[in-house]
Amino acid sequence: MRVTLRDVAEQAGVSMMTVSNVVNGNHARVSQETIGRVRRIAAELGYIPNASARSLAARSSRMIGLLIPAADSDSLTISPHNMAILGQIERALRKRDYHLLLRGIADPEEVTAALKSWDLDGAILLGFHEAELARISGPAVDAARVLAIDGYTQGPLISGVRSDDFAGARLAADHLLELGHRAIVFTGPPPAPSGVVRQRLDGFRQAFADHGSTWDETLLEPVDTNTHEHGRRLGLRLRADHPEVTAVFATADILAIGIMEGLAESGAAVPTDVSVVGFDDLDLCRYVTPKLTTIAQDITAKADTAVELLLRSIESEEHADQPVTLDVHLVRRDSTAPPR
Amino acid sequence: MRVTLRDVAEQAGVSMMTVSNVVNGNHARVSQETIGRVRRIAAELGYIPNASARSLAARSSRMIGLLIPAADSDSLTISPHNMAILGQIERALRKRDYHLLLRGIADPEEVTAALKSWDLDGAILLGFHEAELARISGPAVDAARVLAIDGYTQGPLISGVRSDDFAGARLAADHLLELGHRAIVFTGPPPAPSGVVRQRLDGFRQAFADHGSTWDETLLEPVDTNTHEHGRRLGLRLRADHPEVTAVFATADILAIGIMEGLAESGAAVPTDVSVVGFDDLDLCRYVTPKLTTIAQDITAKADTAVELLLRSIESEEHADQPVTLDVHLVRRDSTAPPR
DNA sequence: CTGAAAGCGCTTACAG
DNA sequence: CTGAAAGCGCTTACAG
Repeated sequence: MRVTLRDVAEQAGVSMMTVSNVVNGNHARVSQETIGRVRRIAAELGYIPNASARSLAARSSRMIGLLIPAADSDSLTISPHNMAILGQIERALRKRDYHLLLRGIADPEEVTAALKSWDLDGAILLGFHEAELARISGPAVDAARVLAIDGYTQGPLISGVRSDDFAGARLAADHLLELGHRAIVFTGPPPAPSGVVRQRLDGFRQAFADHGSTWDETLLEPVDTNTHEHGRRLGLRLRADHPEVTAVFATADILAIGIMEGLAESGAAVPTDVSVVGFDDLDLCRYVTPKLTTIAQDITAKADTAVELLLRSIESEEHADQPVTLDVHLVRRDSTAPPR
Repeated sequence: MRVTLRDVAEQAGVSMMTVSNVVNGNHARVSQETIGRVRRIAAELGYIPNASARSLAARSSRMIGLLIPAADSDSLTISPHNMAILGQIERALRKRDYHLLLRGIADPEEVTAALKSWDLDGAILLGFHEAELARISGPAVDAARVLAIDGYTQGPLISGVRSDDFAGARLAADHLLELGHRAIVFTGPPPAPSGVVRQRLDGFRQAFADHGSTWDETLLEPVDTNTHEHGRRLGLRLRADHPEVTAVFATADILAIGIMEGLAESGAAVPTDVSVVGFDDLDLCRYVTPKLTTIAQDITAKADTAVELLLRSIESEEHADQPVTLDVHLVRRDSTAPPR
């Protein structure tokens, strides 16, 4: 049947504890000869440690939860950008011999439940809005074990990893201003008092200040969510609502691509009539026509840094409460040009 | 600290077993009054069952592994199509109160290790090639607990869920033949003796037979993998290598979209000079120009069926060894037209 | 309808 | 360098 620690111990003629030490690499306490013998016998018997028993006894599972919003306990909503991060996180955890529990979260309470129920060593929050993060970082959540990606929530409860959203939007606006644009729409989800969109809006305004001008606040066009369809609808009505506008900055590539489609449907040419800049640098940017100018985020760094910070916090018991901000850069493609 | 079954039992003045029965819904064995009292106290105390202890004692974890190929233990490779399935699988499992362990697999042996180590109730294999599946379905894997998506491997070891690949390719070819095309390239990963690509190639040929003609086998253009870049390279050389060709069927949308880009770069117009048909019906198909004609797979059904089959097999202990094949349909968009 | 006891497969102090 | 014992928090026969 199942091969247990006891079986290996009996075969090797040592105690279970010694086998445990060998298996877990606590070699300081075991002689070389014993290590070799135990290892050989464990391999012969096909011994595979039982993670449940380990978790129970050690009160630690070597498992990390990747928690993702799931509206009304129904469907997981993962953007292409977050999908890419997910893949990288799995890889980073696997490299370090951790396992990943993927779980959709409908209610903030489920975060605590997931942590406790599975003895999770920690959790990464991916894709939550600022307001949700604020609700999650309540007293029940152990800060040292929970990390939010793209979070700006204040307070000591959750450390975070995010791209330099302020600088990214500033780069985008600067690029358009340099090309000669002045009437530029900013579009994305409604900016909260803090959070990703707020940062980008602030960086966007800063670029105007850098150029000695001021952004016309009436050119803020909030959308419900960053989807292709919302972008398309905005693109369709853009020239009617804002005849003076010559450029658009969208907080997500998928939104920008929808806008390009809406503009095309309404008879406007990109970039001749309207320039468009996105954010993320999805592969998709190179598949559409014209290819989308955008702000590139370093997905690999985001995932790796998140995992590294979290595991360091877990393994050293010291909480790195300094959030990490990653560099971004402008990728110039074919969706931007001087206004005519 | 942690609230355990024992705490609830003491507070309620009943045995641990009774609490266990209440918590697990074995109500046949407990009086209504006791159920109510235990439930109330459990809620008051904030009792959350420990999954590790449960797994250990019950030898079942209510956890399912989602296993995905990870080349050389380095990076997870998930196609957009499989990403969408992943999200749906998580949702389906969560609805049924199962948890999901996401794990990249570099070596077939890791499948067994994952199952044993975490007492997984079962596993779903997503994104593996036929050859890999054959290696995985060795004697060590308990068939009733492992299900392969898009698998055609013979034998009783793994049951599967897939789209009707034969019919899909036949629909694609039929569509092109109806339009008047005769010289049609088939491209995708090299067809194995069995598997998804083989099915599609056979269906593709069948359409020609249906039309009383025969496909020119020299128009098979294998690519290493279904990527945009491989498609682009094929598109670039297509008209030079096959001047007579007026249409292409690709086994994946992403490949088809790359082909369209390569064709455009080489100066050919789609669909005027060359028609292109893809497979999958990714959202992406509607974002590119021209919009891609393709064969639509039902992603939700694929994920839901996979979960349902697997859980039925687990919970009833009866192995549904009849693989399930899901319907597909043609989605006509702008990348196909009659040859000129 | 309810309970006492054994046990799932590990790790953790404590001793030597 | 090695071991015996207790315990992690649950479930599973077995009894009554």
